[in-house]
Amino acid sequence: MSNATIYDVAGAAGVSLATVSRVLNNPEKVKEETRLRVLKVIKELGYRPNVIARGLASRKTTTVGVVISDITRASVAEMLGGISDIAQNYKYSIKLFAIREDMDPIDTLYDIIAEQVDGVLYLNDELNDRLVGEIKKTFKDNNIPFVFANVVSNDPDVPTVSIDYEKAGYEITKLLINDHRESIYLLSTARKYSVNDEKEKGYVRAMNEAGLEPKIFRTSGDTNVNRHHFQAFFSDKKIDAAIGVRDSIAVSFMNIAMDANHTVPEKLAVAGFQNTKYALLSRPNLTSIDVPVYDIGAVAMRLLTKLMNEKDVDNIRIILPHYIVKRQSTR
Amino acid sequence: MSNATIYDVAGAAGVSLATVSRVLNNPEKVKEETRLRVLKVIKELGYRPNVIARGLASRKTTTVGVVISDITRASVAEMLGGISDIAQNYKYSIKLFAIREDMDPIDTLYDIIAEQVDGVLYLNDELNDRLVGEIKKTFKDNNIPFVFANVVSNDPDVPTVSIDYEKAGYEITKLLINDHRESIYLLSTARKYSVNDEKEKGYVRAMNEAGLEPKIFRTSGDTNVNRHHFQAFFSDKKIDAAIGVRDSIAVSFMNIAMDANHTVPEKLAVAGFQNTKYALLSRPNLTSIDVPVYDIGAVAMRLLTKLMNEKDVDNIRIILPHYIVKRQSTR
DNA sequence: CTGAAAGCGCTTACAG
DNA sequence: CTGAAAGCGCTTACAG
Repeated sequence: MSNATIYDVAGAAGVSLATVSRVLNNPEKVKEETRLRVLKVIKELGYRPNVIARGLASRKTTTVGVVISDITRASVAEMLGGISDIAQNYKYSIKLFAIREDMDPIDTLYDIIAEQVDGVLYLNDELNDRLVGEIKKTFKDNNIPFVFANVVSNDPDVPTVSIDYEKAGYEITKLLINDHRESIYLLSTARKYSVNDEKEKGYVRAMNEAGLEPKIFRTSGDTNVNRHHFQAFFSDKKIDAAIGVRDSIAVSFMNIAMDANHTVPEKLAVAGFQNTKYALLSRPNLTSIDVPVYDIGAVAMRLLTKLMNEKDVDNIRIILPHYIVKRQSTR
Repeated sequence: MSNATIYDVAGAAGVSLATVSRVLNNPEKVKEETRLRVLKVIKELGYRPNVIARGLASRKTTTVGVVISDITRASVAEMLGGISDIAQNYKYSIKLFAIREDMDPIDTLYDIIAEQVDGVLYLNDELNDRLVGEIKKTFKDNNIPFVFANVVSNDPDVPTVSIDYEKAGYEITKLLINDHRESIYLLSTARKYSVNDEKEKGYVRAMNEAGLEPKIFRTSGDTNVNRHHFQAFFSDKKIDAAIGVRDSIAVSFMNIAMDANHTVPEKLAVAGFQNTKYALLSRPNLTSIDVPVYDIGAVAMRLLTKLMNEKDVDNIRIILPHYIVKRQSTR
């Protein structure tokens, strides 16, 4: 029942295999009577076309490659949820390619291309302009449609789906400034990449506008390492507000601050980015920028299907709306 | 450069395509001189075999299907990390199949089989015995190797990688009993499935042993719904300890308890399962059962590669060790 | 050690 | 509307 081939169906239905193929792919070209007969046999035999053979013959695999770095991050997983839901709607399968730090990102691309995917979704938000450029070139050279999800790029030729991180950084900083905070730190990552660069730009713009001195503190994404950094931090500085470029950074900072007897939000206001469950479960709840990660994934996948089907797409650079979720960690 | 085929390589190297194929798949059968020449051409042309064509000809796709339900759950994502790392070591690709509530799980299996994967990793831990049985039958009928990850089954014929959840449930309950807690609730899920059944069994065993009355409270996995349930809960009951079958349940319970002026751990001890970041970031930190999810994924993938290569596997039911991480939410 | 040929299970012009 | 045939890019017995 599972290993029925198109020949078996053709034989049982008394037609040629070409007709069976048409019933599946171009049903309007087959007389209804024939079509129904074939369909009946397909059902009886439990026939499902071998997608590998189909892929070879049609040069379309209805598979998209999804490139991720750290799947462990909640935002990545949720984006995958959006991608997966839309992919299912459009009958695409998903092949997952996890890129590790020790791998050459361009070399990996060639492996993905060898897998004959119809398109690629690139999720790594820790990219800089140079890498985005190289990746774009590789895809273009190989004529593979691609979309970057949650990546910021200035290249008008690169399909991206994202939010306006600069604006988000500006707004969250502004919220704290309006609450008369003056020594506002931005807790960013040690490693530099476009998305965080944008947040930083927005932060700096708001601070400058208010005549305040921007202070960016770079730390690791690792919760344990953070603890160490932040403790040193408190012995040094005056501070009445902090913005973490990720919720997890903000929450671990907030926890350590409270251990050091800073009251939140009275003496110290804290805010984060992404509005993950961390923000909801922390005490006090964390004010955060809601990034619609599920939607970014879903919209990116939808954009990719358009590009794969060569519909002319009017806008390949989509900015989704974000908003601030105000909670107890700020006033 | 990307669209070089095996014919191009054969032509440029002055050999037949069979030889090129051998260089790639059975290099020991090719004279060194020839092999080096072919390898050089492959490199020059940037040739990468079309995996689809290879899959059709060899009837091996070196792809495994990974079936998941809710990828959003941290444990699922981390398991995928382990799977992905090992898959890369063994040169397997991963196709992701997300099963939604509204889909027939068995019907989906046929779709996966049509994708010609060499094996399947089944991650949904919310399975009961009946479903596990049906899934097993379908795979066996179609001669597809499979492994269940983080699933509990009594069937000695079903390859599983998991921890001993019954024992874990017993141990965490025992920890609270030894702290002289008497009214210990287990906060479980409304929906019943094997993994949580095991936790419940262990909990009940420990309670009975101590002559205490087991009290199981069933709630939704949804954080918002939980709040509502738990609040009603407090107006009703006396309680001095609670165990959440997931950290997220335990943490949201703990937060709501503290809002209702229960002091943790003095008046109320709380513990969870999975030892996720929730446990680390909550205030107070949550005592939890550490489930080695990354390892479960990695070991499951390794077991699957053995089954796919038909090595005789001595043990297809692997139990990984777990341990209790004691933190501030208990004494 | 190497090549010619068949075949994997489909799709898709091309005829009719 | 339907069928015969070529072809997708490989692998793998089979000869030699």
